[in-house]
Amino acid sequence: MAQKKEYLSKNQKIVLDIIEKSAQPMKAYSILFNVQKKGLKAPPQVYRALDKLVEIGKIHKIESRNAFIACRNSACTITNATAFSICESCEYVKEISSSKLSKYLSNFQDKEGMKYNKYNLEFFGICKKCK
Amino acid sequence: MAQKKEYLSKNQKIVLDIIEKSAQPMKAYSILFNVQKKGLKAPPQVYRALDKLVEIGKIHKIESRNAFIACRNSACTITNATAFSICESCEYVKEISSSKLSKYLSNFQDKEGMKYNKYNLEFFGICKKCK
DNA sequence: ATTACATTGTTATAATATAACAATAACAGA
DNA sequence: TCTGTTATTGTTATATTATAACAATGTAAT
Repeated sequence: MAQKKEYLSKNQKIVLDIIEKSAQPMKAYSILFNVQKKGLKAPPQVYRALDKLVEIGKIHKIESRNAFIACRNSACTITNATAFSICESCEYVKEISSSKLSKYLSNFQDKEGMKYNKYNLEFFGICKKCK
Repeated sequence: MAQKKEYLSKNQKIVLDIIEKSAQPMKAYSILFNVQKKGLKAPPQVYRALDKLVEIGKIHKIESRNAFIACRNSACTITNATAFSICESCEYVKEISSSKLSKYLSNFQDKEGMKYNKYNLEFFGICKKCK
């Protein structure tokens, strides 16, 4: 994980830093606001870094929320098989790392027998605290 | 399915019609363009209809694409447990209706034993035609 | 007819994301 | 070192997606 970071560019590091410091998903423009003191002034600078970080699996996009969260899954070599639980009340998001689940989904075949090694799964519910 | 439609409002019917006629997901502003001849001139009219149609399960949102597709799953009483396959080359989208998969996911428990009856799963790959 | 409520129409604007292009940095091979 | 190549950055403008706010209209039960 640490060694991967060596290869990041300046802007990518800045953006990753701010996301990793946040326990919860961050929106692109919130990230932008937070990194303006570091010299990243315009959306493309942030979006480029986000794109790259998603690509290499350092962060994930929560599609239903248009937000980005750091990958905490140390075993997350598979950057393209993601699962999250989202609380619909407090918006708390947690990455699910279940090898059983990922195996099941990676091996899933549709009716035509097609397999997919890439997927994104978002579970919704009410978390313990909100219950 | 047909009886549900009786309860739709005028705008909801118009929007649903155009989406059902499309084999593939439609973007909100493409829908807007298509329904302008029917009198729906402004985004809120379309988004309101979309919200309602998603809520009652007549359509689904493809989150990773910001697009909307008609539900073809006749057994789709569970409007909040959705799975799709998406071709990353031609963007062809297909709803997956596998009772095995939906059972598996509906019964899935995370580490804290929490269950989720609502989820959205998007599989990515290259479809047969594009291979 | 009156109340209550959902739906509609409308304007404006917020929030999310990308195109396009010039400038600079990083780096491998001659 | 030079030089061509590629990645990264900075910048402006704009495209795309979505909602706030409020007035007007329709609908249906009492």
